[in-house]
Amino acid sequence: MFSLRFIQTYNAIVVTITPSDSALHQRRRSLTQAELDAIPWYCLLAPEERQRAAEDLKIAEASPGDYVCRMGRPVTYWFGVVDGLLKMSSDNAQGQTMTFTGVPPGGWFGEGTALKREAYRYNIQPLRKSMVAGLHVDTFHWLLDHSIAFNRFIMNQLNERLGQFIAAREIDRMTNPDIRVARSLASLFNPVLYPGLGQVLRITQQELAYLVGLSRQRVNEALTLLAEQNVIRVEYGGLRVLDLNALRTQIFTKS
DNA sequence: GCATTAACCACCG
DNA sequence: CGGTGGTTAATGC
Repeated sequence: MFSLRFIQTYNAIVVTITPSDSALHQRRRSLTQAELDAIPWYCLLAPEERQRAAEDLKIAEASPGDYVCRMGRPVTYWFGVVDGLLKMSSDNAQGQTMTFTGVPPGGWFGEGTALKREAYRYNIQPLRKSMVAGLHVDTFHWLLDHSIAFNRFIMNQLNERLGQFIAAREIDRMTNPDIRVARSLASLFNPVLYPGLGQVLRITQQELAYLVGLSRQRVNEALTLLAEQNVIRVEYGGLRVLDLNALRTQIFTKS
């Protein structure tokens, strides 16, 4: 388990290994230059800040069933998705899981928790095998103290996410599944939160169903409708957005 | 009526 | 071969 590994290394806390931990043999490692260059905030930093960030940044593979971070655990890292797809969710007292949003490649999250140095308030789990980068919370704060550009990035990110969550509330109050799928897709293609994603997103219809909270069959029906309207194109193992604005605003009706 | 689950099969990589 | 997509039938609210 990704988060446990980090805790073990940095705080020397002995953690009992649960069965799912053994499935994750991959070592965390430093990032390649190409991976560093793909990080949206990295290129904003001054040379000495870059160096410090690069020295601290680590990357590891996470699989479905693993927890990248877990509700209630103390914050250790600020996380970013290098490849794959994660979901943000929480569990209520009845044990039901509620999924809030997906995090596609290029997305960084947990800054709110990192800022306050408190416990994670959500679970983050991969929907498929994913590569997740982590910046230690101390380095995160060091960057906040030294780089105006980094502060601006974080501010921008928080602001954008606020808009995203308000949109998510709207989505939840929509009863129409076609619009729910459209709006959820639009938020995954947010160019501020997930830059460099392009027009294609690798996501299976099953994964999308988990995120939206519908059955795969109903998601498939909605995607077919959206494709008929030339708003998206359905591709094998993913989809391409043709008209992001329509996804965000349009009302779709069956013909 | 509408969405969900279960099941089936063709196709892709 | 396993995973994914498109479809249908039965079931439930």
